[in-house]
Amino acid sequence: MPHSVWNEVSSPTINRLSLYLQCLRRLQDLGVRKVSSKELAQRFLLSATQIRKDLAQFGEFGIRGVGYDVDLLAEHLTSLLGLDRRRLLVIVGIGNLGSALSRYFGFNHGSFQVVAGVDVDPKVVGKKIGGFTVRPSQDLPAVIAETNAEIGVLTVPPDAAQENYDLLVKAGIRAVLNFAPARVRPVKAVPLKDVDLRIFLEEIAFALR
Amino acid sequence: MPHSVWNEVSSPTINRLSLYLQCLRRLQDLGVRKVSSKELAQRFLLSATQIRKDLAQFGEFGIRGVGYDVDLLAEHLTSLLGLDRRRLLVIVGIGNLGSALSRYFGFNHGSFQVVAGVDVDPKVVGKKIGGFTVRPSQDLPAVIAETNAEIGVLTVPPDAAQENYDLLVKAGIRAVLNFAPARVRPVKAVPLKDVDLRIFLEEIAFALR
DNA sequence: AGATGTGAATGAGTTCACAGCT
DNA sequence: AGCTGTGAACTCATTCACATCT
Repeated sequence: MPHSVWNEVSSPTINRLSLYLQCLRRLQDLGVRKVSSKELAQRFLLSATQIRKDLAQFGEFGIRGVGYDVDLLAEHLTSLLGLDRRRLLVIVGIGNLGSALSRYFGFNHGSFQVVAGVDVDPKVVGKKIGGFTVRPSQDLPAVIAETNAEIGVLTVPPDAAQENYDLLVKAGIRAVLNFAPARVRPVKAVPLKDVDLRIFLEEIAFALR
Repeated sequence: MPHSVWNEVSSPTINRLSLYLQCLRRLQDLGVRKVSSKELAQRFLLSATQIRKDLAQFGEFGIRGVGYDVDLLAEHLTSLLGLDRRRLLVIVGIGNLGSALSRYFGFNHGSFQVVAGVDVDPKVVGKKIGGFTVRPSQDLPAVIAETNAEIGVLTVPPDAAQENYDLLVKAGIRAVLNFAPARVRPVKAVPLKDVDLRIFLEEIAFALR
């Protein structure tokens, strides 16, 4: 059987894999060593068939009649998601959100580490946040070159989003997570993921309407 | 023609409506008064047919042969999304993320306002953040009763998520936005939206794998 | 017996193509 | 002439049902 890892995997599927991994880690903490798709589903409000279908894209990780080995599956998912090696992040824009994310990220079982932050505001430059000192935006290329950061996190005002994405690309970043509430025109070689927090709030507001 | 507003609207559609509104506001700032679905799409990297399909669920807002009146459509979308009246928020858990969100939200053209925050940690209780003073978690029911907050924002550690959701429900909250990386079993009357920031990071990591 | 892995069926969401209005 | 609004076609995602393996 093929299971060619380049079937192109959809974004909802990847997100669910992350979720499964989260659940498995919870089970590990509880000392559970074996789990069936049904148990997983019931315990964490998931769909058993979907779990199996999602996993099936990448191989056969289970034992028929038994279920999955928790540790083994967690390990598989970790490597599958690319979480088995550390990713370094730069935060661009150290406002409220930027500084909060600097502290919040970096606790994902060691997969992510914020190694740098830049800002245009001279009042912010020089501030120490978590493990780094904020540097001026014009140093961005140097900062990326020095740290080998792979992922840029955009937490700048909307008008500055495109411009800073472009700067990140030019400086050799490999992927960007955009928290600015603005559409950014991406370059195909540098994946861009938009995360507009206001949109989540508005979805909730809609439900109350 | 029906256009019954209770066709049940999908989450991706609602999210796109938010996006359209964001784009229209940008056009308003630029003084643009008329726009076609094609122009909107090109300018903001959207799909023209999808814009029309999405809007069609709620009525006929455009003029054939001409396009849409920017102000009028923005107004329609605002009321459609329920952003024409102010929603009050309580933040549960004033850690890094909680305090950042307290400051970050509340700037959505005045639609949202954070009116309170609670935390279990006595070192945090009493701190002033933006427009409120942090109160102890046990006061949650009183806080909600006093402020009439409708939306609860969960920024507590994963183990505390379910428990705090339940407390919010019992205290009469109408909807919950959950930032804790944990699955919460929702009550059907109180909509729950999960926003796990780590999952976005992991999706990006996957792209680099 | 019991759970996985998977083709087939269903359902949701998007795009096409054009009729209908201004 | 040009753009909206929309049924029909299509693509993508989820669920069902069962053959397959331990």
